Amino acid sequence: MAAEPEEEAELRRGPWTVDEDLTLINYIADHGEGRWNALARAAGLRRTGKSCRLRWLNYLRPDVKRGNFTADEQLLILDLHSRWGNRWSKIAQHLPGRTDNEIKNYWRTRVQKHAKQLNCDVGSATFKDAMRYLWMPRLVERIHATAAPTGGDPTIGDTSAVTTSRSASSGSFTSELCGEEKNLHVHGSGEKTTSGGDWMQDADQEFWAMHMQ
DNA sequence: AAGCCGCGCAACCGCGGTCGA
DNA sequence: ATCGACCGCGGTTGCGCGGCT
Repeated sequence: MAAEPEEEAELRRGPWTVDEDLTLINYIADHGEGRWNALARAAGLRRTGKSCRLRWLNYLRPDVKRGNFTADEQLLILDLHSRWGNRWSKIAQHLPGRTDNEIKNYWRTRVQKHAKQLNCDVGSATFKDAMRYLWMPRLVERIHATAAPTGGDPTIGDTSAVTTSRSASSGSFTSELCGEEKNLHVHGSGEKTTSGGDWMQDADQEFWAMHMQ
């Protein structure tokens, strides 16, 4: 095989540098996004268009929301995934500021982990039923408890402040749970910090495990 | 204190769809 | 109608970090 084209050989891969980030941000600020291959060349980035698009959408975009998922976001993910499966981009459209990649990672790391702990597959009917009839109602309870004025513990689990910055996009959203429509009104704003066991506390794991037997 | 291990996140890869020449 | 380039999506991988032994 002859030597590959010089341009191909010079394409960078791996983690983005601060300079590259700035270059991409500035270029998009001036020219807008889209036409990623042309954009990469015009901006002087030695990256593929794909890489630029991914970096922008998942990390650099100003409206990207960072941090752990709130209770209502978790509930929405569970709900939407039960309807659409691994249609991450479609699910992400309903979570403002969240990217498909982030949701996908969340699902793979948190949800699948817990499924594994319960010795069942996330695709199994058992897991789906348990999620729909046991876990999701519990999440709703928590959200309501959190929303209550004197609602006591404003956290999901012992480590997470259940808040949301859902803001104008939707003060509430509808979720089909257990065959009936429920409107979830979630208040709050600001930071939330969940660490690891956010979507299922130890107590819940016991609760669930009992029902799974 | 050091090494190991698991987790979470960022990025890459492959594939299918779309659109324009 | 066909072909190639590009785009977007879903799956997978690699690496850094923090916790545990």
